[in-house]
This record gives sequence, C-alpha cells and structure tokens, in this order.
Amino acid sequence: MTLSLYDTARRAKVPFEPLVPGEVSIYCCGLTVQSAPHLGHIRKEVVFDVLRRWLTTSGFKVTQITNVTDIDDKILAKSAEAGLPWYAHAYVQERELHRAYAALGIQPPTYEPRATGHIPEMIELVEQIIERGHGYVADDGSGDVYFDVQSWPGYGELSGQKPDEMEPDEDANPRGKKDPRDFALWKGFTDGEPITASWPSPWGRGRPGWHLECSAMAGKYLGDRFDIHGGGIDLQFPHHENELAQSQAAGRGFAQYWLHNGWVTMSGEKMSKSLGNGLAVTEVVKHWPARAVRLYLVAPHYRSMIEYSDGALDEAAAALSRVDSFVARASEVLAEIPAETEVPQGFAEAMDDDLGTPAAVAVLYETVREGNRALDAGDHEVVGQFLAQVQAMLSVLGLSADDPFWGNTPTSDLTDLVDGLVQALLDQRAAARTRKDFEAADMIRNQLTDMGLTIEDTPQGPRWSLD
RNA sequence: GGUGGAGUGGCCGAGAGGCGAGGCAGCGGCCUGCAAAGCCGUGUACACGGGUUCGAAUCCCGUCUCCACCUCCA
Repeated sequence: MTLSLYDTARRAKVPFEPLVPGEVSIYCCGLTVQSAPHLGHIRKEVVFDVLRRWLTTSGFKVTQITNVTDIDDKILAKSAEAGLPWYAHAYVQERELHRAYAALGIQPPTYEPRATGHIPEMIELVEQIIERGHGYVADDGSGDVYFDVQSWPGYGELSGQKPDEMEPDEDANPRGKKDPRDFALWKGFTDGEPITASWPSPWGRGRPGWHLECSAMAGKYLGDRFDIHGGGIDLQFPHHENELAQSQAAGRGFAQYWLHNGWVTMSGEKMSKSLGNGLAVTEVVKHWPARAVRLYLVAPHYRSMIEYSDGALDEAAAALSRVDSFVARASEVLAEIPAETEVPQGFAEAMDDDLGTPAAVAVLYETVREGNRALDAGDHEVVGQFLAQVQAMLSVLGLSADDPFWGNTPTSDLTDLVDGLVQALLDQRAAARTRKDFEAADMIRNQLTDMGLTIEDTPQGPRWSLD
C-alpha cells in the first residue's frame, strides 16, 4: 500500500508520487508574524509535522520550507500600536512562533525563510511575469504592479472559482487596476509608511505583495517544481490561487499536490473568558499538558474542522494518560526496553490513507489495551512487543514524551528528592497496611493525592505518578 | 450570487450501501483491606421529509440549520 493524499486541486484522493523518487519537497505557507500564534495557526504546523514524520518513517527524505511573512499591512498597523519598529515587532512575534513550535513538539522546518530576505528574488519573479505579458505597472503613478487575471486562462482552477461569477467587492479601492480581480504583485511606497518598509525596484520604492512572497521563496528553495504545497484551507483562495497563477505565468511548474488543513473554530465567547487570551498556544498549554494539546489536534482528521471545547481537551488528556500509564508500567516491568519496531499494519494503512489519524489513533488505543492485557497476564515478551509498537506510533504522531522537539521538558534535579520523600511516605503507608491500620494508610494516601499525585498499588508494590 | 464544507449516541470524533471505528463519561463485573490503575461486559446514534434497494448514516430528490472563502483578506 502506498500513500495517497487528498489533492485540493484535483478534488480527489490520489496516489502520491514524488518528482524525485525517495525525496519529498514541501512548501508550507507560514504565518504572518503580526500577533501570537493561536491554536488554529499552530494546528497547521502540527498537521504538516505529522505528514513529515510519516513521510520520513516511510523512507522519504523530506525537505520542508515554511516561510515567515515579516512584512505586510497588519504588521505595519500592529507595530505602530505596539510602539515598535515594524521589523522589531515582527521579530518579537517570530520568537513567539518558535516558542509555540517547541511547546507542541513541532520540528522546525528544514529552512524558514523570511520574506524581507528575498526581495531580489521577488523582483525577478515580477519581471518574468511582466515579460510574459501577465503583469503590468499601474498607470496611476503609484508604482503598483498587478497581475493581469484576464491574461491567465487557468485562473480559478485551484479553488474552482470562475472569475466572472465572483462577487465584486464594492468597497475595494480599485487603485490602478485594470480589472478589480487583479491582485498586487508589488505595492508602491505610500506616504505614511516607514521608509524602512520599502525597497528599491525597477518600478520605484515599494514592497512585495503577499502572494508573491511565497512563490519567490518556494522557487528559490525548492525549484520550479516541487511536490507538496500546504496551508490552511482559508488560504486556498485567493492566496494559493494567486501563487499558482503567478508562478505558472512566470513559466514555473510549481506544486504537484495541494494539501489544505481545516481550521479550529470556536463556538461561544466562553473560551476567551476562561483562557483570557482566546486560543493563544501559550495560554492553552498552561491549562492542559502540551502533549494532550497535541493529541487533541492530531486525533481528528486534518481536513476536518475542530470545534474548540474544553471537554475535548480534557478527554485528550485522559486518553493520553492511559497511554502513558501503559508505557510507564510496561517499562518498569521489562528487564530491557525493546528497540523501536515498525508500527502495526493497521496504523500504517490508516496513515497511508490521506493521513487517517483518527483510525491510526484508534490502533494506538487498541494496542495499549492489548499491552495492558499482556501486562495483567504477566507475559513480558508480548508486553515488550506492544510497548515497542506503541512507542513507534507515538513517535510518528510526535507524541513521544522524550521526543527531542519538546522544547519545554523540565529536567529537574528535584526529581530524586521528590521520589525519596514520596517513597518515605509510601513506606510508612506500607507499614500501616501491614499492621492493618487502614485509617492511617488511607490518610497518607489522601495527603499524597491531595497534592496531585496518583498512587497505584501494583503487584510490584505501590507506584506514584504526577499527571 | 459563486465556490467549498458540515449536521453522527450523554460528550468528543471516524466511517461513506450490509459485520455497532476509537476515546471520554456512565452502569455492571473481576481485581483491591478500601481505592486507584487495568481488564471484561454494557450503547442499537447518524438534522428533517420522501424515494431507490433484499438492505441506507452512507445513493437520489426535496427541506432546514450552520460554517469558511470570494482578489492589497473588512
């Protein structure tokens, strides 16, 4: 069985065949670093991180480029509010983004180019588009350059939009456009904007249009043609449609597969109250363990919408602690921890079917149950097999507790100390139990559970954990 | 107006003509001094109305509700 993926452009699940056998190139639209990343933003990173891990597990060498859009209208506006130069504001938010990556165990991309570092490539691309007759300089003296939508018959093929049937935006300022559907390739400098937010070009000072940035950076790092272009479903139109049109109008092949992930939506206003800052990743991981948050984002299918709810995060946390508890107990019982093995076939089939994480996660849970059964039966050899499988699956999903990409794993020197203290109390409790003084024993246990510890009596003796 | 998507048991969340995905919660049981954890058992759900079919959550027709996007992103 081979990997198949749902290609937005073809509107179908299709077998995945990379341009270069054994290698996969992915361009993923990154964030505009204007404010702290929210759960919806970071879902995309989690989705493509899982894709990348699965491709790697399947034997592909993966190159993933994710850009940082560090210049745009909103950055200019928000930096003014924040009282910072635009580039400093963008940089602050870029560091926030990296913190969010680390908080959810997301591998950094192979490279993360910034838009402002690629102005020459963008200018070159605009020149190619103009040369081929698909772009024009506005004749209003603004220095704007637009893409000529009517000159490109394929326009609309990615999103299924027919340009003639689109709702005209009545409030839009047509500026120097020949057609209201034309989009900006290059925006001429306007008074009131910081001069540092403009660059010299053949058309005068200005800055790049949003869509252009991604085309230029994808071309630079992945070549004229590459395998997968990803991003949130909201980017399908106009952003990706425009990227595709302008890249192909410049004579480039561009992406072979288009993958779009669903959005995280929020029902009422409740959440913003209870979390203060809405769905900011940094806030969410204060309320739930980061790995539970990741499971919450990984368990539904990537193309589904996730309707945010506290309860669902609680459930993810409960489900994960069941998995963790198996891993912990199995590891304690086994003389040696088995080396990593292959994932179960059902898991692989699910993942190969357009990253079917719901079914894959179901296999994970079933394997945990079988492992627990073997644990109860004392069949350590079988326990080892299931433990290895569970760890392999967790690794693909990026949920291994010891995954190197968890940025905030506290390694405290206090662990031994706490263990010693808890152990001393557990010894007292054991003594009380031996003399059948269950009142004293339960008092000690209650003290410990009140502190947030979980005490379990196992055939090997009591064990404690902090969930 | 255009394009795309959604409505599934108490909750989350898959599936897409026929064996009740999976999780969380609940209930019963095993285990336990009691718990906890774990295991076993337990559910007849697919927005509504018709239709096709031996058989529909899945296909068709109609209806309702909701969401996303529609060109420098209001």
